[in-house]
Amino acid sequence: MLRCERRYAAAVADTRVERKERTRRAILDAALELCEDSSLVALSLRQVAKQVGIVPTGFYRHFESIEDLGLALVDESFASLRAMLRDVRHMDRDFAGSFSRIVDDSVAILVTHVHQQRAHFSFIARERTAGPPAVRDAIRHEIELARRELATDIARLPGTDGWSTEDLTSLSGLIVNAMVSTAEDLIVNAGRPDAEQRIVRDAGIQLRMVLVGALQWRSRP
Amino acid sequence: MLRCERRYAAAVADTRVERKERTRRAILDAALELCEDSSLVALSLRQVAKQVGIVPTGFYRHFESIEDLGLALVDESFASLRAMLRDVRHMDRDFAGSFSRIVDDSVAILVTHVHQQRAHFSFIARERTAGPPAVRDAIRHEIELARRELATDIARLPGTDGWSTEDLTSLSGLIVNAMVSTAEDLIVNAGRPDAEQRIVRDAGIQLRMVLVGALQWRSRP
DNA sequence: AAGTTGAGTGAACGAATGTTCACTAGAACT
DNA sequence: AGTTCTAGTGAACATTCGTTCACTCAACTT
Repeated sequence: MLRCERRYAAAVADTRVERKERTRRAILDAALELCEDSSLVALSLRQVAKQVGIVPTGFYRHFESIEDLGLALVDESFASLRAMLRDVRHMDRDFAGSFSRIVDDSVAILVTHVHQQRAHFSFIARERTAGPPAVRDAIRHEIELARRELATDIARLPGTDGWSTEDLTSLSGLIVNAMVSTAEDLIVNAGRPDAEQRIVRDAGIQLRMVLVGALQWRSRP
Repeated sequence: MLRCERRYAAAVADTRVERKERTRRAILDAALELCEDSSLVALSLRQVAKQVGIVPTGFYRHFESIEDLGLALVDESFASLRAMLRDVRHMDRDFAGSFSRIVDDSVAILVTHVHQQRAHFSFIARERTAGPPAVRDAIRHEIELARRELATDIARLPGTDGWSTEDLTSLSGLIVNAMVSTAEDLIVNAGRPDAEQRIVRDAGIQLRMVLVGALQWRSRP
């Protein structure tokens, strides 16, 4: 029965590499879905295989362990996150006028991306603290990169001339924290428009407050 | 062999309720330690029993499931967190003078408590996103309580007269986020004094920046 | 002193786990 | 057309898992 389904899939994508890529994707998607209500460390190779519709041993043709699969999911998830940051950055250039407008638009972009790639953002938030050690480290490293990137973005803005690098990374840490926390809230309250409205307003206030503090900031030695 | 150790323990604490409480504690400690490098959802009843030195079935005399144990650990961990908040609150009353002093002392208290109760703070940070659903919900609820409590504290401070409740909870959310994130950083980099110094400085800057923003803040309708 | 209670025991179970190995069948290459 | 390669198969393995049940024996109650 399952075999039949696969035969059909093969008919759609003839070439061998295409078929392999197809089941690889299916494994990644299955893992992403299955670990959503627990964690990677509680995910079994056999569960994934069953969900995909292959025999357990077939898993090894694509990944050598669950941890290996996890690292692939980290790459994928941070591709989504970087896509979001890119959107925010491009938006900033367009309306460099009103601060309030920038904040609202940034939050809106966050909401959109979290909705579109909920599984990826949920994966990052969860495995950042609970994943296998190698996965945790990979995620922490990626977040650190994003934070530094944001810091250099901020350094280019007017009014941050006298700032120390410490101040810059602290501010970007503050913003990244607020964003991560907002994303977590959005995920937990997915499908509840009233809660979402509250979260969005909250995120906007937080971001504005931080920016007000930053505009008044003067570095101390 | 293990039996001998237990006999000795029994000699120290004679009464039956004392003995029960003693192994209950041992179970809680063992669980706290074992799930530190994975998660509650990946923790097995038998691992815990082995670590404690009892037979697997003995577990059921104290908890009816791992999830039940998890809820007990939530209570315990948030007792530690509330103890910390109490310290911070009492400190504030003593030196109501310098803002910088308040910030530095608050961060110092955070560092002390995270060191003393590392396992508890680590547990909260980890299971908040990765634990069994019931545990996740319990933790989110407790954090929400702490956030509201902080909001009423802030409302009593001078300069927040015209603030809306939304502004108050947003600000306390900002502070709680910064504290949670700082605690996570401290835990990950435990035993590395150089990293710790950086984290403490960072947390101080973030808190000061947020407070500068808050002092300049005026509520909008 | 006799009887009750309950924390911990130990065997047993059915199910699920990761990993091995030899295999099949069909796409890809010569 | 014949050969190679490889994604997926299926049986088998040794562990580990949660849970059951009847049990012991020492601390309690009476």
